[in-house]
Amino acid sequence: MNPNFLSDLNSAQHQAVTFTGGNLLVLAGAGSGKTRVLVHRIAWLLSQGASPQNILAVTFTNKAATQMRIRLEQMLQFSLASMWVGTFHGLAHRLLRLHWQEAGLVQSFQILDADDQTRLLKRIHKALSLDPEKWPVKQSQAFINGNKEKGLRYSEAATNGFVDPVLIRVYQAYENACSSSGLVDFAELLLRSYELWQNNQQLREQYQKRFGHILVDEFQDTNAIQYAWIKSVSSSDSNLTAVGDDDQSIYSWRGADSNNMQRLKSDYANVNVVRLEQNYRSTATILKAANAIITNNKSRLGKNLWTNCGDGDPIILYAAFNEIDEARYVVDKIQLWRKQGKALNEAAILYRSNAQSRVIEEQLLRAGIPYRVYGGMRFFERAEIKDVLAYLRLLVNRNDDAAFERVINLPTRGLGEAALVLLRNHARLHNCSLWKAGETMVATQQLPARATSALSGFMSLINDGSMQIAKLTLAELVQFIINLVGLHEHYSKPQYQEYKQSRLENLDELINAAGQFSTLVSEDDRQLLLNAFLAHVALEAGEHLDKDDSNNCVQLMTLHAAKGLEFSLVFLCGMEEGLFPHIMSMGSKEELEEERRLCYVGMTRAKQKLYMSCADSRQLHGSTNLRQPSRFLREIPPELIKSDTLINSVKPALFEDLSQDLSHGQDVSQGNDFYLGQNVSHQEFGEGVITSFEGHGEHTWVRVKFRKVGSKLLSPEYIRGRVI
DNA sequence: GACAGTCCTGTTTTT
DNA sequence: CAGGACTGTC
Repeated sequence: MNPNFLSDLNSAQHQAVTFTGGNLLVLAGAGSGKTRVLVHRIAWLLSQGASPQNILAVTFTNKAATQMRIRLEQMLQFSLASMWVGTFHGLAHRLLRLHWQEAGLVQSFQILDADDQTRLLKRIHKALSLDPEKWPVKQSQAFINGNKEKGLRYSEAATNGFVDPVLIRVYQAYENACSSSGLVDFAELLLRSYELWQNNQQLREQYQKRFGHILVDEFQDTNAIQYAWIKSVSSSDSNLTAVGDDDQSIYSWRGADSNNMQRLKSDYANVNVVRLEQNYRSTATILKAANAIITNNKSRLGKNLWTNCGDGDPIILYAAFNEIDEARYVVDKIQLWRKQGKALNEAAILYRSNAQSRVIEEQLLRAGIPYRVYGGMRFFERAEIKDVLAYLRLLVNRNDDAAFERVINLPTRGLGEAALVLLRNHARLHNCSLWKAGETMVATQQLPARATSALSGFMSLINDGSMQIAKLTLAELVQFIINLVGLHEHYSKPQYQEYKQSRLENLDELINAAGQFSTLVSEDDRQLLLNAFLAHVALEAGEHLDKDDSNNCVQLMTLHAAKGLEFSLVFLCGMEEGLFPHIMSMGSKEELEEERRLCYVGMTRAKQKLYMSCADSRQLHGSTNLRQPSRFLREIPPELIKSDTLINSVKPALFEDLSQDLSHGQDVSQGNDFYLGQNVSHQEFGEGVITSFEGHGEHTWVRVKFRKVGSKLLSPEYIRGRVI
């Protein structure tokens, strides 16, 4: 290692990296070199004699964990294999695989992802005959996950305040189903491994002793169970380093509690605090604007981010006429950026919700600009992929009812709802899995003749497959299953024609992924390798397709997904009331403050140029509606903003506060672009004002309220704009 | 039992 | 607009 690796740190960073007094809380503002401090600190600890296996480094996302690994590998010469670096969920899973017996699990336990969980709960609701109107599955799901995140089992869930007994019953039934199927959901990974430590003093002490240095990234995002998990592996001799920024806490809807940062001070002895307040990322203008916004939040620890960078360009605001116009504007600016010879992957388009990406994608496609969308439907969440994975899960564990239900009739083999009802009843009666129920019912001929033969065919298919595990490589096994089951034929059926191509490609990609995975994991036991692969795909649902990461693509993602990243050029789209802040998060002060933090996170991703845009009207859920610009826009000091828009006459109040400073850009209403509230004239009907747009694209109609003849719906070609 | 067609409703962020 | 629930036909 370069002995001078500390020389490029500022004094606060240096202090954090080389701290020796026990526990440390690093308050690290956006762009203040947080990851750098963590990585350097680990390197420094190793240089001071700590062994890699003494270190536990926890991050929140897979992306951050990978990043940390890569940076460490660059700095150090030796292997990191014995160092525990990963996400909370990944590490908890690792622990449970090592101690499955003590944790009361079966060795072949599998991870239940959110989608599997929904399906399972749906079945449970049905079994309990719950009226879906009165008892939505989503509610149960939130209830169960919320309680697990607080560390509460169903027996404890009722203890604080009134809880409807129905929810407790669902929770209980769900727990039973999971444990009899050998399934563990995301929250369960943490809760179960926490309980493992709590109930097993010897094991706990073993790990406490091992992990002399515990480092936690994004500490503001920890929830109760994650906090307890960390606490339980900490001893009085451990050294905890927690890094976080309360202004970037954006996951409270998932149980995260940034108060955990303060809680440290009372739960741990002698917590030293280091503040990183120098920002190395953004221009002063961007930073000032972001600071101005976040200052409106009441509940914050408070800090003062500053920078040495120059002012840079003003933030550019564009009020589009609709979402298509907004997308076109963004694409125009990206083309300009490209013409200047700048890298496309330094440009990011950020939005509040995934649904917003489609319109932008269309415009990028039309302009021939390569792009990459993060999030949305991920690779391992695709139906055809999950189908194959369900087969693999059954090979590993016949009692996996969730997998069983998924593929019992895929491709259709005459085992529909009626047969399943019989199986489920038998399974419930005898308290066994669907597979076992099937075995019994086939043997004792308790099913109609047709179903019996279909079911025994299905079961021998699975049995045949599982004999191959030891013989084939992982990739060969996946291929084998696809062939055995006849998935190519299945997806080639006429009703799937539309997606056939991409589905078959995805199946090939899965074979590919399986092959790659085997080369990455050193596991000789094929059974364990398959287990590891299944866990891998559940925990990292698809960012693995990063093979073209070096590609020069524009990056599209939600604001949440952008946390921790930085780009030279950033677009924040859909800055509208109801969209951002989101309508579902406008109900309380707390939610609104979280939206504001999200805005802060988004803005501070930008290094040089920041564009923010909103639309006058937007098509949402099938209908077009009028929008108001986001309150966040008004919280930015006007002198930091330049408008690229002709001021909209119908909504002068929008930019009231900014108006003196808005430079009147070029008229964007030239050509066919009209805007709401525009004064127009018509040969026959006279003068009027545009009140709405209907339809979209080439088929946009304009509703005009005429002074004399009232409201009319017209094709835009018959009206003329009059610039006032 | 399978499947196609119709009606209806609910809209966020993710390990 | 899309996905899910429900209905009717083969």
